[in-house]
Amino acid sequence: MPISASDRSAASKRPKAAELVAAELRHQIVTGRLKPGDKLHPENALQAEFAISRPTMREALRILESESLIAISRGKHGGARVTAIDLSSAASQVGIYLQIEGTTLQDLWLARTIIEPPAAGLLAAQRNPAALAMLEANISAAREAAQTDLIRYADLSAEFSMLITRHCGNKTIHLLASLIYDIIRRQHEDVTARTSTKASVGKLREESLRSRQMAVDLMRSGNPAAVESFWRAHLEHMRDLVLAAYRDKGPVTIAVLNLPPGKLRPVGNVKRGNVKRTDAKSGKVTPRGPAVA
Amino acid sequence: MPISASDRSAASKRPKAAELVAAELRHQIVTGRLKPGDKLHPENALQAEFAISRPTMREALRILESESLIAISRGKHGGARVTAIDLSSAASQVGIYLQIEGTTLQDLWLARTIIEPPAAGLLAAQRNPAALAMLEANISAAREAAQTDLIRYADLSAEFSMLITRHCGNKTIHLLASLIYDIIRRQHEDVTARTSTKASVGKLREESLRSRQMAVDLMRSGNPAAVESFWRAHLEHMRDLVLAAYRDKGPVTIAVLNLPPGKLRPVGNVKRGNVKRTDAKSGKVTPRGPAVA
DNA sequence: ACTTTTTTATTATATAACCATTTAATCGGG
DNA sequence: CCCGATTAAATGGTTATATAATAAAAAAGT
Repeated sequence: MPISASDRSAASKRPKAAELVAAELRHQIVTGRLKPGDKLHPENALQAEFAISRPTMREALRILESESLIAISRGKHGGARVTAIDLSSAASQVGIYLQIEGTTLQDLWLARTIIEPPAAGLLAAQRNPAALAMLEANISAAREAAQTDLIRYADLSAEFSMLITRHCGNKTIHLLASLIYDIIRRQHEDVTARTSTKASVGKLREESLRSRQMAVDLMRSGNPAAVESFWRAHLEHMRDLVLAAYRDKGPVTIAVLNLPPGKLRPVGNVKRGNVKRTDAKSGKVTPRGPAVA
Repeated sequence: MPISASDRSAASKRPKAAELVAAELRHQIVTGRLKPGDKLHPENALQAEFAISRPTMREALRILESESLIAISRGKHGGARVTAIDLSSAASQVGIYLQIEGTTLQDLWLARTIIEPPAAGLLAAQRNPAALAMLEANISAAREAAQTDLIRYADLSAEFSMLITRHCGNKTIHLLASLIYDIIRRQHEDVTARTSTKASVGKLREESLRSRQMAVDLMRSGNPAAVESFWRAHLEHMRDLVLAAYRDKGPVTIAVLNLPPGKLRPVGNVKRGNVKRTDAKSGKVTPRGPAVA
């Protein structure tokens, strides 16, 4: 059950020029031949190097831009720059998949309670003093923010979990946890933007902070199994509380995609009026198939 | 520590037309307004609907195509069709990230041994007869293929793990496991394509098949904790064996990206030192920045 | 009548030439 | 010394035209 549909079969599909160019540049980026911050040649030069035309070159750049491998700016010394590595594109892709599959918030939280405790156990096993210090610092900052800046408190709470996975010693686990957490966070923002924030969660914050401190203490005492089970219990508790807030609405399917703000199709924006098709003689719109817009 | 670089700050970046159009179509796809198999209007019609020009429309289609949300074919009844949902794009993005981070095969396997056992435990907890039957059928087929078609045996072995996560009841876990497994598989193909296959792994296959049967038996007896720890031990054992084969080469950093075959740049590309621009009147060379090809 | 070949309409692929917009460096003048 | 207009260099976007591929329809051959 391979992931990709067109895996080994369906060869001989002539790859498109833009895809080829994008693949070549992508290869240079991931192999380190081009590093973050490096500036690519201007479009003119690139088209000459690859011997393709400008629209094709621009298609290739659009692809890489949509993967957030490059960022393009205009102006005199503008152009395409290789961006620092960034998970947003992967997170979007994963979110799209989960959304189409009708995944629920419950499902995401269950996955989190499966992944994060072993990471905490790994972290406890290594007893990295630097990592523990960062966790302590995070708790202190969060304790302070809990009474002044609740947005900052939420960010710090999120960062606490990310600190655990980041320093657990396994990059893959950290990546997967980040993907899950990013989607949970987006969903949470999306929901809280439309509903009034519930009060009387002050106790909850205190309880959560105590649990975090307890987890760090356990880590310092160096008992990975205890840390793992304690953190699992904590996460399951938090999960139940969070999901209870959504209970009345039933299973919440995630929705990660929000349309960019820029208004699309203010149609008659440019003077050229109704875009006349160059080849078709009828001005009709070809109403075949499901409507697309 | 949010995932995306440009998270809340850096607003007011004028989005490009192609991105907007792509976002609109993407939204229609993920919200089910356009379903897999649906045909989009031809380019002509789409540009008219969005009131943009052909190159811009094509940039938008390229973006969606690179996300494998649509597939474009030529010919009389060609055009863009919405594709069945597919994880290959997400897996590529994740692979790119891990590759840039210098992730090792060891790292991937450790993550697998963390995620898969809890999934086996979940599966045992529900005692879904249909799922158990599929696992049994897979074992039978693999036992047969082990003596006739080793490639098929490998595929079936991979599918066994995917069956576990697919039916464990959690879509997110299945997704994450699929991502890991896809990257491991690609890396394995990449390596085995260049090294001679080691013999005397017949015993290994037998042992692995016995373990799978044992796992299914445990699932049927309905002891999630036992299933989880048994499967963890099995995976750790297999992991050590697989990694031992790579031992001599030290930590293996993954490399997921292989260039598409189509020959690119059959022109005098290599003299990239002096790239002459097509429109600028000066024959100057733009020596700035790191070379790009 | 049925199969094979040819034609044709439709569609995407790609190129060329053009203008508009944005941005930073440069050059004057107060 | 600073500030503003100018200019150069880059991307953003459009129109127009030509080419290649492909499926369906038409024609031809048995």
